[in-house]
Formats: sequence, C-alpha cells, structure tokens
Amino acid sequence: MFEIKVSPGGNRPIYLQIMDRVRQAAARGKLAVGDPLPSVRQLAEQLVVNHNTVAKAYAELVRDGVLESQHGRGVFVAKRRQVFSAAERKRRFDDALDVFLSEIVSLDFTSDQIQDAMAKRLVKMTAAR
Amino acid sequence: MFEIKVSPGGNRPIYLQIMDRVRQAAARGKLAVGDPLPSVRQLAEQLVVNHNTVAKAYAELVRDGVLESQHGRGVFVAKRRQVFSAAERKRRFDDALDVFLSEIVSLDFTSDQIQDAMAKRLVKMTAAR
Amino acid sequence: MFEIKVSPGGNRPIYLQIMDRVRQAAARGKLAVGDPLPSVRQLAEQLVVNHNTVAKAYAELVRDGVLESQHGRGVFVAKRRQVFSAAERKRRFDDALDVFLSEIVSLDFTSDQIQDAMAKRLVKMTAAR
Amino acid sequence: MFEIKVSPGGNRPIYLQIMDRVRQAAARGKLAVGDPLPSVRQLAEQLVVNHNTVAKAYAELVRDGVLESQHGRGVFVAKRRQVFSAAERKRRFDDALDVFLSEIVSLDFTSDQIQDAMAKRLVKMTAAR
DNA sequence: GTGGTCTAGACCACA
DNA sequence: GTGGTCTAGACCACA
Repeated sequence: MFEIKVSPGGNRPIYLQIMDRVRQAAARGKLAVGDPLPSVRQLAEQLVVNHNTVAKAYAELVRDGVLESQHGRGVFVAKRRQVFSAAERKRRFDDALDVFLSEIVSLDFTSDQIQDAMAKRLVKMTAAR
Repeated sequence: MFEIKVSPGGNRPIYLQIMDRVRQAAARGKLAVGDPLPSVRQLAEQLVVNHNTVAKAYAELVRDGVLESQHGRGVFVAKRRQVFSAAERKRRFDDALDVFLSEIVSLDFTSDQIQDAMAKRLVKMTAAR
Repeated sequence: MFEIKVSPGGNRPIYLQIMDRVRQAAARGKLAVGDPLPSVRQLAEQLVVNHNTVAKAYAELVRDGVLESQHGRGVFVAKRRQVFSAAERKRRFDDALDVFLSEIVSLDFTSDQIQDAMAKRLVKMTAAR
Repeated sequence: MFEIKVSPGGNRPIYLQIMDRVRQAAARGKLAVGDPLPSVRQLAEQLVVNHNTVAKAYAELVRDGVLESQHGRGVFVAKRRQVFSAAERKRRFDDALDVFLSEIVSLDFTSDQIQDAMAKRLVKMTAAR
C-alpha cells in the first residue's frame, strides 16, 4: 500500500509534497512501472485534503511523464522515459540548486559541511533503492 | 555606500535576495553594528524595485534582530546576536536539502553529477566573496 | 491588446482553448518575447470564466516553457527554448496525429482530400506570421 | 464472426474505438445491412473491456442510425443512411484539424515534417485496409 | 494589483 | 467508481 503523509502547515504546498512523495516512491522502486496509485478521492480522504489538490498533483506528474492516467480506470506509474531535453533538465537542476544555496547561504555552513551533508544523503538515498 | 544587486527574473523572491545581501554584509563586516542602511525609498530606487519590497525585507530583518529601526531616524545594524539556534539552523538546512533532492530526483542525474555541480558552485561562491 | 474568445459549450475544455490561443499568438508573433499577458483576473472577466480556469491555462503554459510568471508582477511571454526531448516531441506529435486521424476516419475523406486540406491550412498559418 | 481490436492504453476512448471499427466494417461491407452484432457481454468479454463501455458504443451507434436495436433479439446493422451532411462532415473535419494544429504548434516541427508524417501515416492506414 | 494555493461542491466523461 | 473540468470564494505571498 502507498502510505504518505503531508504537512498542511508547512511552507511547501501540499500538492508539491504529494508530488515529492510519489517521485521518491517511484525512484526508490516502492512504486513499480504499471502500479496503480490510490484513487484521487481515496488519497484525498487519507491525507485529509480536498480531492482537487490530489488531482492537481497527479495531473502534473502525468505531464512530467511520471504517471499515466487511464480515464475511468485510474492512475498508474508510467514507463520511465526522458520527457525533457538535456538543456531543460540542466536548467531545472540549476534552478533548484540556486534556490537551495540561497536558502542556506545565511545559515553560515562551510562548503565542506554542505558537501558532507549532501554526500551522506545521497548515499542514503542510493542505498534505499 | 551600501551597494547590492538583485535579479528580478531570478527564482528567489526579491525581498529575500535583499535580506540575504544585508545578512551577508553584516556577517562579513561590510556593515558594522550601528551603521545606517539606505532608506527604503533610496534602496528601492537604486534596485529599481517596488518600495514595498524593500520595506518587507527591512521589516523581516528587524523581526529577526539583524536590523533595528529607530523611529524617525532610520534603520541601523543591530547589536549582533545569534538569531538561529544550532538546531534551528540544522532543521532549515535539512528542509532545504529535502526540497532540493525532491525536485531533482526525477531529472536522472547521478550522485556524482550532483556532487560535482554542487562543488563547482560552492567554489564559485566562495571565490566571489 | 490580446483579444481572444472561447466557446464554453464546446467539446474542448476552456483552459485548453485559452492555451491554444496563446500558443498561436506566440507562434504568429502577435505576442513577442517579454510581452505581458493580461492578468489572470482581467482575462477571466473578459472571457466570463472563473479566474482559476485562466490560472490553470497560464500555469500549464509556464510548465511548457511558453510563458514565464513573475510573482507579484504578472505573466510574460518566455524566451523560446526547447523544453522537451526529441523523443517526447515526436511522441506528442504522434499522439495528436492519432487522435486527429481517428476522429476523421469515419468521415470518409480520401487521403488526398485530407492532405490537401492540411497543406492549405499550413500555408495559411505560415503566411500569417 | 465480427473480429475487432481496441487499445486500452491508447489516446482514444475505448467506446469511440469500438464505434470507429463498427462504422468501418459497415462502410467496407464486412457488416451488411441486417447483420447481427455480438451481444454487449460477448463483445465486452472478447475485448476484455467493461460491458458498460460496449453498451455505450452501441447506444451511440443506434442514436447515429448506424445500428438498430431490436428489443429482446439483439443489435443489428441498420438500413444504410447518410448520417452526416456534407457541411457537418466539413465542420467536424475542420474542428479536428484545428485541435491537431493547436496541439503541435509549439512542438517546432516544420510544415514539411508535418506533411511527411501525415502522408506516411495515411499510406499505412490505407494499406491496412 | 498580481499570481498561487486550497476548499467545497457540482457535473461530466469513461469503464 | 474513476479521473477531469469548472465555479465561487477565500486567503496567502510578492511587488
């Protein structure tokens, strides 16, 4: 079963939190290609959010090629494919890095501390697969 | 003179960019305790941004204890004090890292590519000081 | 001024109709890079639709790289760039062609008629630039 | 025996695919006036689709005058009549073409590429008859 | 004033 | 039952 949680009070919009969780689950193999996701209304009830919020998250994941929607049947994990151009992926990566670095710049960590923390997290994620 | 730049087209809200710069200037001694900051309208004109944006940045910095507003006189660098506890700094760092990794997880970069890109950016930032 | 119309009763969802018009206007140069679009609420009022419907259309166009949103300032025509991979563009093209051909298959036009009609429309579109 | 196939993963709703096939079979003489169609449940089983889907396709075809339902006996090919007027056929064709061109306008294919792809697909379809 | 998110609730299309 | 679209209306973030 696909179990996730979201924090409604957080800075990050709920629909993005849902997208994060689905992407992670797909990346870590907890959701395999072809697996069905909980229905929009089921997940909405489970998370205690409006069904539109879940629908929005699913719709964006469909647009990003992570999920596939079959009208009347449900939403499924899509076959992995390269949706974005190399330039676009670089652009998105750089944007995310920009945001990350500018958010932590005033926290006064050293470059080494930042790189260590990142390395540890990457190892953990890779191990989790 | 207090010289900063902001990028209106960037991913980070302008008021946060202003806050970042003021924090950095204070941390690096370019602004000493008691130094006056440009008036809201002056800075707004210099940066070509809406004055509400500067006002918001100043207000937040006052709230954070970085600046001090002296009614009728202007805004000044406050007596230095540690604003964030170690735990708070760690929490903010981890949150930012979570978001960063969530956003890039489906862009299909390897751990090595991520770490390389990060390292390069950190070197550039440090050199820029 | 950016003048468009939509048919609320039509088969095609309103937000897609809005996207169609914006894409066409951009492709034909009626909207140049950097041009501002009408505000979400302005366009909603003009089209007599809910503001969320316009917001949805704009958001998708932002995701497709056609528009750019500057928080608090408005929405603008983005610099043209290649967002999707060659494979993805082919996929989308083929999907659209599938839908088109299966919609007209029962109308009993000959291949020549179909190709002629298409050719004429393409000439018209190119001339219109 | 009435043998057709549908692709559940495809872009076109299954009930429309069924309608397309029945229309084609009637047009090409594979189904003659008065011929019986498989029962809703039979066809549903054969196609591995929900029986509501087949029922919807049959109902629409009856509504369009392509099929005739004889209560308690089954569904039969109706006496041929021209369902769509020339104007209606033209209107439907143009609408479909509008949608197709709108969807591909920002995919950056040239007119030649579009016409080539179309020509190839039409050849393939015609050969498949 | 501008866009972004969310809820509540309706209605439609499809299987 | 499943997803998709739309409205009405609220509230927040940003400039």
